[in-house]
Amino acid sequence: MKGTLKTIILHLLENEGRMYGYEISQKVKELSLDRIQLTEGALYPTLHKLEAEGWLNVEKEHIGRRVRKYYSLNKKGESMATQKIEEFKEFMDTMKLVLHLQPK
Amino acid sequence: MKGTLKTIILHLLENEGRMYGYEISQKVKELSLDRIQLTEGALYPTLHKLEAEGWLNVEKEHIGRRVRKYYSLNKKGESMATQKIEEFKEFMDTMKLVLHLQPK
DNA sequence: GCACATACCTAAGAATCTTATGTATATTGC
DNA sequence: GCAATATACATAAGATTCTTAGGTATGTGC
Repeated sequence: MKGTLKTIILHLLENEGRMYGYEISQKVKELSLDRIQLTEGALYPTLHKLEAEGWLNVEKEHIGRRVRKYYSLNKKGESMATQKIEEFKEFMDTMKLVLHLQPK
Repeated sequence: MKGTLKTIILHLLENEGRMYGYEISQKVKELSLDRIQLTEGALYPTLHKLEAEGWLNVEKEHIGRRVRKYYSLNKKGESMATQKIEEFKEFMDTMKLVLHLQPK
């Protein structure tokens, strides 16, 4: 995933408002046309890290007998989402220059 | 650099024919409009790895009293260069889908 | 009831990059 | 002439991020 996992998660939360881990992995699979299969070993530690960095709110909900953890962006998280997307766009533009790819 | 260093090196060698390490770092700086500053700690180990994987030819040349190591693609390296560029394009397309970016 | 999907989690190891350091020669500015 | 900078190679410690592999448990479809 080349270091873009945080960017993806922040963007999805910005777009959807509120998501839980498993839901994020399914959404990424769907949006990427099955090309990105998020592994749990990457997903959950990253969510915990984003939370620890103070960018996410977490709410636990009981669905039947199971606990589901819903994540959403707080204010800091919102500005981080915007920033990460901008950084990624700039990264793509730079790579196009270096790899001599036509902007299409 | 998000895992794109090999791709960049292979592409530059494909494009320029023959380059040495320091020259590669300067070319990347130039093409990226100073946005990518390749560090030697990343560059040289990667060159050695590409060589060990059997994708590069190496020729040593004496410039004054110094030794310069010129790298070029062999056949395997040429097909790897093409493949890596294709993979990167697909990666960008996938990211555009996931991040809801307009193809421009 | 058994397979599969849902839903969370962690830990070991691999890969890649940054930072720091080392060595040495060549060139440029004053 | 000499000091600073540029050229040119290299390695090693540590950080980050990801893969692989394992663990636990509930819910659903046939």
